Amino acid sequence: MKTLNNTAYAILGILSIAPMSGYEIRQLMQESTANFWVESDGQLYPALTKMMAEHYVTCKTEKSAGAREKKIYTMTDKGHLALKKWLQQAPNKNIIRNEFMLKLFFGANASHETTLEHVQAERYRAKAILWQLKNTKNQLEANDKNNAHLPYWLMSLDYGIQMTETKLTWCDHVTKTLTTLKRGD
Amino acid sequence: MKTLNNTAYAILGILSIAPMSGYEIRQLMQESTANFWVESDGQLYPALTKMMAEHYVTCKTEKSAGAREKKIYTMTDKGHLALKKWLQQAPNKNIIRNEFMLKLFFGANASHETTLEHVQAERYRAKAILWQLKNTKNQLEANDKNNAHLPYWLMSLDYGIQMTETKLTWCDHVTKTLTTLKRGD
DNA sequence: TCGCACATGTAACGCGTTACATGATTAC
DNA sequence: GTAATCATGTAACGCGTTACATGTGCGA
Repeated sequence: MKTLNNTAYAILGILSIAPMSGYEIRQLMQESTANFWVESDGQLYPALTKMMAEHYVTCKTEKSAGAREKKIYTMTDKGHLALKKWLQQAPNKNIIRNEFMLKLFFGANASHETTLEHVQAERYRAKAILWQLKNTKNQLEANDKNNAHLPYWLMSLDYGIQMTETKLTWCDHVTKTLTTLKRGD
Repeated sequence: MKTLNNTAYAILGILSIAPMSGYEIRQLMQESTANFWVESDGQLYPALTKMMAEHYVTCKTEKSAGAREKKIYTMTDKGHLALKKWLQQAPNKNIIRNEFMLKLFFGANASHETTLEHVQAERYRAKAILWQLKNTKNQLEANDKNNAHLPYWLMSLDYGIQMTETKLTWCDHVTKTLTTLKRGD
């Protein structure tokens, strides 16, 4: 197994913000990159072990008062170099598998009601995501004014916001179409 | 290994349009669902074998004049029922892994030029996809007027078109932001 | 005759999730 | 006391791609 896969680069990216533990890496990913990148425990912890063995990160075990032990990982120069090199490479075409879209595409085999329900659920999820993204944007703009990462974080957020708004509009449009189809039966 | 996974459902969905060979299934997926679903050879052919063994599809070997042998798969009633049941279930949350977005998010570790190049490449790809989607839409509206699948295909296409248009707008906006950042150095 | 599109398949490998396993601290 | 959160890890399983393997028919 290769050490430097996308999981490793995602971890290095997070550690470029600040040194932290595996648990904190997961938390931060869930708060920031969740809409385009997540890692599970089963990927994260073994990856950190391997990355330490190959000196992309170092590790210090910390024990604050009244808290259990934590392994704080810090990116090494070797790790930072690897991250930079990866960033320069053109991103691979990402594999998109969207089960919702697949079901919509084959919707002629189901009832209009079924498809409508799926669309409504998608709309509901989109609204929640949009709210969360806008919230994060406000917080960042208030608290991270001098953070070098800020412009990139805002660009990522705007991508999510604009995409989600478009999805909402599309959901409304599709809802109308499906309702018309239903009446036409 | 389970026979009825998402690959199987995607195949059943395609076979709900018409009976066809494995090769034709791949081709049709590349023309229609490519933007939200693809299968590779290594998934497709073994899946078809298993689906036939469990009677979700039947198979007839065909040999047209001046062409090599083809295995034409047809969905059985059992297959159609399985497809319908699957369509009724709420779609699973799909895992989105977007390497481009990940690189943008960590852009502070690279030069503005590098990120700009990635954005320009993304914009270029988006334009190509948009052109292809609009083309397909025109063709469908002209040739498949009486196809029961048409409304669902158009909804899927519109999703792609609107999302891609939003992406283009976002790319232009980000290009401006990155150019400004560059000047600010 | 050479390369491309058609056509079907297998094997190896790595990706990624889920469930399991453990145990501490904190708040109710 | 008990549930939630913090915290780290492993094992089993299925997903999915890539490379390999093979062969036909057609057009330049």
